[in-house]
Amino acid sequence: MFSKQGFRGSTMRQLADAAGLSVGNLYHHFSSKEEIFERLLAQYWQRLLDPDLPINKVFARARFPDDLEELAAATEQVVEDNIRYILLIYIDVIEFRGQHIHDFYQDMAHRFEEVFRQRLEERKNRGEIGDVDPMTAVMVASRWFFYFFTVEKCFGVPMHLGISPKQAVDEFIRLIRYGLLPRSEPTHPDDAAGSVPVPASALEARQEKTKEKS
Amino acid sequence: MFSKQGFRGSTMRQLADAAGLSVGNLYHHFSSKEEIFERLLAQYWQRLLDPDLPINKVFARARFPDDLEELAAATEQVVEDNIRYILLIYIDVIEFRGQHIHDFYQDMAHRFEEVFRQRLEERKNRGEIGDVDPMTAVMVASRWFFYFFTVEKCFGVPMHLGISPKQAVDEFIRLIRYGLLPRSEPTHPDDAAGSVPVPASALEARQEKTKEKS
DNA sequence: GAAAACAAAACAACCGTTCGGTTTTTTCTC
DNA sequence: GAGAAAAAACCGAACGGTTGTTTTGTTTTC
Repeated sequence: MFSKQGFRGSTMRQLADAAGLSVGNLYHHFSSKEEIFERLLAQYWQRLLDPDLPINKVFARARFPDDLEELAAATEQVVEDNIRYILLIYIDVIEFRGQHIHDFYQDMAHRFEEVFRQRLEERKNRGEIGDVDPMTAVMVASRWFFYFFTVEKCFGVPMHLGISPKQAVDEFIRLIRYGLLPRSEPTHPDDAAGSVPVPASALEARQEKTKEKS
Repeated sequence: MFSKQGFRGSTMRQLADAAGLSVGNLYHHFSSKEEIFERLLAQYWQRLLDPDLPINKVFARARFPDDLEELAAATEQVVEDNIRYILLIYIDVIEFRGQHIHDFYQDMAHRFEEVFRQRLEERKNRGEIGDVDPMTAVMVASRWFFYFFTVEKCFGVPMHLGISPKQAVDEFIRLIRYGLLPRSEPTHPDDAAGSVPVPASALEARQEKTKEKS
């Protein structure tokens, strides 16, 4: 109810009705309306920290960036399964000035450190990673997946980049793996297009879509 | 007031007081509370579409991905200058199910198409861009900058990636330009670190920070 | 002198919370 | 294991205050 009407937009009477309780009884279980909200946020936290959650298994394996596809899929599922909880975050930002979520964001960077720092430094030293900071990369990628699916599924704006989620995710993964700049020397201008294992399929698909519209 | 208390959390009496008007007069100028909200969103739209806005000049030049630093700086300024307007977006998501922002998100992809498609295709054909779709890349980069600064400045969670905004932006730019995977063949493990023009400065800075804490 | 701008009171509905009381469940005693 | 006592669960009315909006009227502007 909060996720659909906001905190102040939801009334104790509505909450009581939806729960099949009386208002008086609701106050027997919760000391105030705000406590209900806080308990819901706490529930969400607990869900996110569950070690059995697929996304946490992906993190625990720390195979980044090899398992970016798995990370994307696991993130999509987390967002899908927690649409209403995720919206509480934005309620907190708006109606409580983000006071409830502040700690979580602070913790996030630390937890990424613990899980990924050592492993990624090893890979970097082994020359398996280029001239970028892999710690930033893993946070950027994780957060991007999360935000992308949040806009798609929670904000009610599917296809907000103009392409399918699968296409967007695939292109994003390719982007952060290989980068925008060409890997081979920019040689003969005509040669570049067909010389790569994966041609610009996304580009072509987009062209067709544009043509249909015009 | 909406951006700090939400829509339903702000009352017509508060709005009237803040505006130095009476409630009756406020209803003379606006037919309802929701119309005030809609007008504010419309104001924000208009601001964003102003051709003189630095970010729109960056877009108009369409130099992506050469001008990523300018894009980041211009985006930071847009967010900084529109903190309260941006929060209205999230109010719309929560309290109006995103009905007011839906159209804008739809338009966004189209506008990117118009500005960037031709130019980026040319560059791609000239071999100046690698095996990724530059159209997706420009949208990913733009949206990432915007979201990053929104969390930093609007959600009240500065340094939410554990590093300074400048560091985060620089690393992100390097990431999408060069990609995570090494550009030269993964040769002698010890050789890789020092063989590049820009050493892993961000990585080292982060290490120091971690040491301080422990 | 008409139109726009403004103000204050009034309206009906609703808000979060409390209170007095009843019903159900649990716990303890024998 | 029956029965009393304590605890927890539950209900609906009531309280004081606030809500968005309307009404009625006055003042200012053109």
